[in-house]
Amino acid sequence: MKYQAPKGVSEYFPPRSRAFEWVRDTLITQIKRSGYQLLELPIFEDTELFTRGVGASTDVVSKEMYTFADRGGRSITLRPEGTVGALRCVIEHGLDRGSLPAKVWYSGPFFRAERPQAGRYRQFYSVGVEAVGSDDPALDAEVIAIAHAGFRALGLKEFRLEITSLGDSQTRAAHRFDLMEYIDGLQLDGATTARAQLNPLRLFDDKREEIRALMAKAPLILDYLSDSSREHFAAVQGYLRNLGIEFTINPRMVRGLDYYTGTTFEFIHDSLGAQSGIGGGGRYDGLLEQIGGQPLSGIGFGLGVDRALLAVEAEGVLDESAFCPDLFLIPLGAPAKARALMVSHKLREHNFTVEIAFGDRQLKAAMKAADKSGARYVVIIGDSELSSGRVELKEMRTGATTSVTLASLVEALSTALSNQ
RNA sequence: GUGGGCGUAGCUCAGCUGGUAGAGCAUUCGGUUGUGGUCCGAAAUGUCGCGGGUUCGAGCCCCGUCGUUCACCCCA
Repeated sequence: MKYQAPKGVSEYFPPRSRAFEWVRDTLITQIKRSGYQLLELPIFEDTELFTRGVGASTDVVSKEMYTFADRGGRSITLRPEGTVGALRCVIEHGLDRGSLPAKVWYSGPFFRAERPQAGRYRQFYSVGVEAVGSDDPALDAEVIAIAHAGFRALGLKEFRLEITSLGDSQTRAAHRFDLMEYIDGLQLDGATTARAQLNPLRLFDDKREEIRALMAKAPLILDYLSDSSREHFAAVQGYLRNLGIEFTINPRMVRGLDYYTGTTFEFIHDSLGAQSGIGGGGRYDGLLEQIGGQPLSGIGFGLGVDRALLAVEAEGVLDESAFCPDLFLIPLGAPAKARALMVSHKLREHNFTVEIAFGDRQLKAAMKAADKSGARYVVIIGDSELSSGRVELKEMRTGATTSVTLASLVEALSTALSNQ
């Protein structure tokens, strides 16, 4: 095999691509129901946008970006995440100067130069939302509820929601000071110390038991929340309870991007291996200003389409029949083929999904193809059907047939499908 | 970037202590006239990842390399 896809990319092809499409579109449908509007964004941006927005000290920026010089010598980076690009667009086109909050969504590929692993790809797909210009805790609850509704709409049951609050900048500074002091008192190896210096919160996320034990008594940011942050977080929790959305508070939650403040959340699915996060997000108080916008707060999330698909497959909740054609047409002979094309054209105008058997194959082979397509009904058109104007509408599951006229096929199929 | 597993037909894999490749599924055709699913029969498909080495002889042993996968790191 001479060519293959670049290392670690997720690509989708039949039959799995239809499940991928369904997962993505289902998530998007939930988002649109809350009035979020589409942002169709570039997948590359000026490198500086990410270094300033995401934070130069993050792993994502420091070692996982696909960065290159374009022909004009500009430093360009394939987007490793969606929020800063979306906010750049919001700011550039003044959406933050209209009615607030500005609510937008986007979807597409993202790129990180990581070592591939189960559920982790160098090109992966997300759908995300951003709501800019309101610090109402009800907005936090709505954003979380949208993601929750999306996963429920996929039929998922075995996922968890974890939330926490990272507080405001004063909260974070005070906590960081004490946390650093605590960590300084620990015996850590060089690499771990270096990680701690970059972002001390990272140690909360360490998978090694000995580190977990050492961190068990570390100061937690929730204990440092300012009054306003605590009230905000309490309000968010209250709204979520009212909505019947279950969650646990994880005071040790760590996000990989530096811009999060206040409410922060993650959706976790436990049957996906090491990469268990299927979505996450949070509030970002200084980010807009950081990349040249107004001092407005915002909140958003990113949902992993690849991982959501893996979760759907792990739970076995995919309904394959939803993707199958309504009707499979089998023409026998040249005149029948011409007629079949016309019939299929008309049926498709009435929103039916119709396939035709191509290639002059024998009836038996065509029937096998119809069976494999999963079509609910089959119609054979041959010389006798052309002369009589009547066809047998065959239901594949039961084998039952109904005699109908070719002219009334639209109505007959409509009736048959609605009776199921 | 670090570590482990694995690279044999389109897919999943078997292949003994080295003797020039096999199964199941999938594909196509057939089991007499225009009806699928089950069953039966047949056909087609491989530079055994690549390069080197050892050997009379390598899918199997050795070295290298690439790919892939899982985990660490990190995250969707």
